[in-house]
Amino acid sequence: MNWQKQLSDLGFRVSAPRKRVMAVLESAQQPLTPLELHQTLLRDHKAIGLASVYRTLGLLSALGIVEVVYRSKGEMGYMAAAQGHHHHILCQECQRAVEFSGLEDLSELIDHVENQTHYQVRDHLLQLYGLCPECQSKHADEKE
Amino acid sequence: MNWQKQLSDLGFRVSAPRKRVMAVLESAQQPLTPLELHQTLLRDHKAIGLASVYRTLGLLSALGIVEVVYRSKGEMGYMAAAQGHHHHILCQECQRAVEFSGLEDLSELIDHVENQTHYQVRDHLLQLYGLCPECQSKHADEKE
DNA sequence: AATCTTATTGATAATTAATTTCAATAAACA
DNA sequence: TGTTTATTGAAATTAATTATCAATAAGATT
Ligand SMILES: [Mn+2]
Ligand SMILES: [Mn+2]
Ligand SMILES: [Zn+2]
Ligand SMILES: [Zn+2]
Repeated sequence: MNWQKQLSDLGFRVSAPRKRVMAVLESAQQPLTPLELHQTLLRDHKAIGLASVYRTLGLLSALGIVEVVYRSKGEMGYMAAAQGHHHHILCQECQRAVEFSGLEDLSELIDHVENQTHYQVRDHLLQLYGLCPECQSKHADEKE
Repeated sequence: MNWQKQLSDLGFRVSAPRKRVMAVLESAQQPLTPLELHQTLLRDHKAIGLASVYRTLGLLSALGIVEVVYRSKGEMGYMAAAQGHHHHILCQECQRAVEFSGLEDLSELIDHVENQTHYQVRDHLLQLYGLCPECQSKHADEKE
């Protein structure tokens, strides 16, 4: 189900500002902060009110249509949410982020931690950081 | 090596405000925001300037003496850093957090993701969320 | 297609969080 | 005990987020 149908089925309107926010997120290669998203729309002559950027991100992330990704120094960025259980890996050099799938990913670890701590695990936050293929090449070049 | 020696070896001073910040973090059961930490010091008649709270957390986290933990709704809290490679599990009810050790924790997953995405993994962020033993009991009580 | 209803928007104000500035203070050391 | 200077506290500044409210437009109803 696409996000527009999802919105309207829940009684929310598919407004022009919401379309613009989703258009940016769907073509972005990296998580964007609300301010960056707003700047992008300005630059593309698709400006909307800054308050609407915050409102839209708030609504769409509450519905799971967009999701929060923590960037290297702790800033929260937003990305269009991919399908199914997944996590993100971010490039520390160019900030480009891609998803990787993860269903059975942590089950052993979780069992171990539940026994060790006696906490009951209900959710998790997992992100990987490193270098994307392109930035690996650049690093190799510099060392020649 | 304790944090005071670590600081002075690097030429930083072991000041009263820094001692107060560490005293709070070392006795806290949960990650605290800068504002919460400042409030705590106020309540205990150990007040220091708010700017000093920010400055101290900035310095000590840059040195690895304190560390950032993401709380449930995305706020960043600070905790005294434990020794060695570890992660945290947080209670979604009472916010209490404990460490669990993790050295070999993600090696398989990381191999898999490196092959799948061609990213080179250099770091990771992992936190678990759930219910601490005490809050599990309370939940069980309510359902009787 | 015109009209109605009301969710949503944009502009601005208000709030909250974080950083900067700088004279006064107090750690560390001789 | 005196000297040096990193650090502090208070206030000002900047940045980020939220609230307010009249104007607008999305979607439903004729
Ligand atoms: Mn997972
Ligand atoms: Mn680990
Ligand atoms: Zn890259
Ligand atoms: Zn608990």
